[in-house]
Order: sequence, then C-alpha cells, then structure tokens
Amino acid sequence: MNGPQAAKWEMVEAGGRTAQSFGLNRLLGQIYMLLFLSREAMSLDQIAAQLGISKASASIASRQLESWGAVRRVWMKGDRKSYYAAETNLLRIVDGGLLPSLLKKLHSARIQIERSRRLLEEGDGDPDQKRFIRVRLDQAESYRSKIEALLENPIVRRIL
Amino acid sequence: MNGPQAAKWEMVEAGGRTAQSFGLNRLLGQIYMLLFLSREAMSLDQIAAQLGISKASASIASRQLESWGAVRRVWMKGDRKSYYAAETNLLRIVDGGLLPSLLKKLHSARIQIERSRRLLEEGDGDPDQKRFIRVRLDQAESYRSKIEALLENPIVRRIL
DNA sequence: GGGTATGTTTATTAATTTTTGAACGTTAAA
DNA sequence: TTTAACGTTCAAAAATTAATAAACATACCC
Repeated sequence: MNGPQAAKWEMVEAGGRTAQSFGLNRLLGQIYMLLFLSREAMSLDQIAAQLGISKASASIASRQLESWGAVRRVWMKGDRKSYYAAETNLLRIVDGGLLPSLLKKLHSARIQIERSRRLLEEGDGDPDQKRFIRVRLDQAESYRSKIEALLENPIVRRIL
Repeated sequence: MNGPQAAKWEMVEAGGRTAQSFGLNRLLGQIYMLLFLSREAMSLDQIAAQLGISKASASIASRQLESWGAVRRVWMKGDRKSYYAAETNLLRIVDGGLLPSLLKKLHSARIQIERSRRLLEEGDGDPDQKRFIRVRLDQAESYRSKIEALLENPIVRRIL
C-alpha cells in the first residue's frame, strides 16, 4: 500500500475506534474519516466497497452522519447517484447537530427536574426527607443550567 | 408512593434514560441518581434491592462509577459492608474522571495523527494525493488541539 | 480452626445492537 | 412501457453487551 492509502486507512480505523469509545457505531467514525480524507465525494457503493460493508449499512450510517450535519449530500450533474462529502468545518458540525442535540437533552433534563419537584411538593411524606430532596433537585438544576450556560457561552465558541 | 419517593423514582428513571442516550449502561445513571438523592450512603444490597437488580450488576456498575469519581466508597464504623455515596460536587467529578478520560482520548488522537503522517511521508504515492492528505491531517490536528485547549481553559472551568 | 457475611469473578443466559441480503419503490433512460 | 440503476426498508442472522446465578475469595467473628 502506498503512503496516502496507508495513512488514510490508519485514520479510518482510528475513527472507528474513537466512535466506539464514545458508544457510537464504529461505522460512523470510519465513514466520516474516509470522507474527511477523500478529495472527492463518494457514493454509497464506493463507501461500502472501501470499507467492505453492505450498501445497506453504508446507507444507514451515512444518513445518520448527515442528520448530525457531519456529512452532506452532494449531487453530481448527470449522475443519479447521491454522493457524500465530509463537513470539514468543525463549527458547522457543532452548530448543525452536536450542540442542538446537547441542548435538547439539557432541556428535557430541566423538564424532568420540574416534574420531579412537582411530584415532591404535591405528595406527602416526612418533611425532613422532603427538604433534603428539594435541596438536591435545586442542586441538580443549578448544575444543569451551568452546563447550558457553558455550551452557549460565546467565549467557548470562539476557541474553536 | 409518597412525595419524596415518587420524585426520587422519577429522577432515577430519567438518569437511566440519560445514561442510555449517551451510549452508557442504564444502570450507571440509575445508581448515580439513586445515590444523589439519598441522604445516607447505600450498600450494594440496598442498591440492588431498590433497583430490582442483582448484586453482581450493582457491584460492577458501582465500581465503574467509582472509577470515574462520580461515586465514592464510604466506610461505616463497625460494619463490614461497603457503602456508596454520590459525589455531588460537579467539578470534582469533572476533574476526577471525565476530564482525564477526555484528555486521554485527545492524547491518543494526537499519537494517531502523528503515526498516519509518518506513514504518509515514508511511503510513496501520487504527490497531489499526498499533499491533500497532509493538509487534512494538519486540519485534524488543528481541531484536536483546539478542543484540548478548550477543555483546559480556566474560563471554562470557572463557569462550572 | 469453622462459620458467616461480604464483594468480586466467572460462565451462562438474555437482551440489544449491528449487519446483511433480499424485497421494494422510485426515477430516468432506452 | 420496459428496463436498469439507484437508495431505502425489512426481516433475519450475527455479534456484542448486559444481567444473572453460582462459584469463589476474603475478612471477620466466635
């Protein structure tokens, strides 16, 4: 194998391992890295062939990546195939998928804490126990909002 | 079920769902939340009983949490059982497990990029192709180091 | 020492996730 | 209107991960 190919393959494997280390499907990291290191956009067949996987798997994983904004579809004139290209701008990936998804989780965490607080106050029980849970729910909400503030902080964005 | 119990259970379930949404074992979120909302530390038997799981599962998950610094073992005088208590200080969890683990991943990413660059430069191949891969590896390393800088930035820590 | 209460490991089972080939639907060319 | 080239969906197979009971190890008590 020549230099570029060897380097690319090494990165593709590392991408797969990294994805797995975050609890994601290995293919997500592999496909992203493959596209990141490809000069031209690739069709599903090309992706599947390069990675030795079925077209079905390539299709599912590529659309997953697309939904996160990590990859985009490009159309070649005079070709019905759809091609995928990596989004190489980190901020665009962050804004287009990662950040919204984290903010959504933080939002539902807030809703959840509110719901629990309601259950706490509406039901009865030992006052001391109630007081304790109340303090902890407040603490949880305090951390939650700090994390939210962190994600939305312009200083943080500017570092990337 | 009374107020505190209902509120607690609601949070335990939410913790499990949140853990799963990050690709983690559901029990990790459930146990942490159970301990976070418990006034006293809990033994493995208590944890297992409350969540309706085996002691083996409770043991494995609790130690996992402990290794991340999210939970700590406390010893009660005159009791051979080991009890677990939630670490409720977010910064301590971040410093004691989360951050080190992310920094470790970033470190091995750097090693990986270096290895690929070596493979690229040592092997032969089309010069244009080589140049392209080189640019992308540089780009990857640039993003990697920015993320590292972000995680180590004191402003970021101060927000939490 | 023998007995008991622990936590951990292990081998197995159960559940979940990933992967696939084949069926399907769609589009556009022939 | 066929036919062919696609991408997607689906049901089943394969692989992985989670959960368990039982065996094991350890520390403590008598």
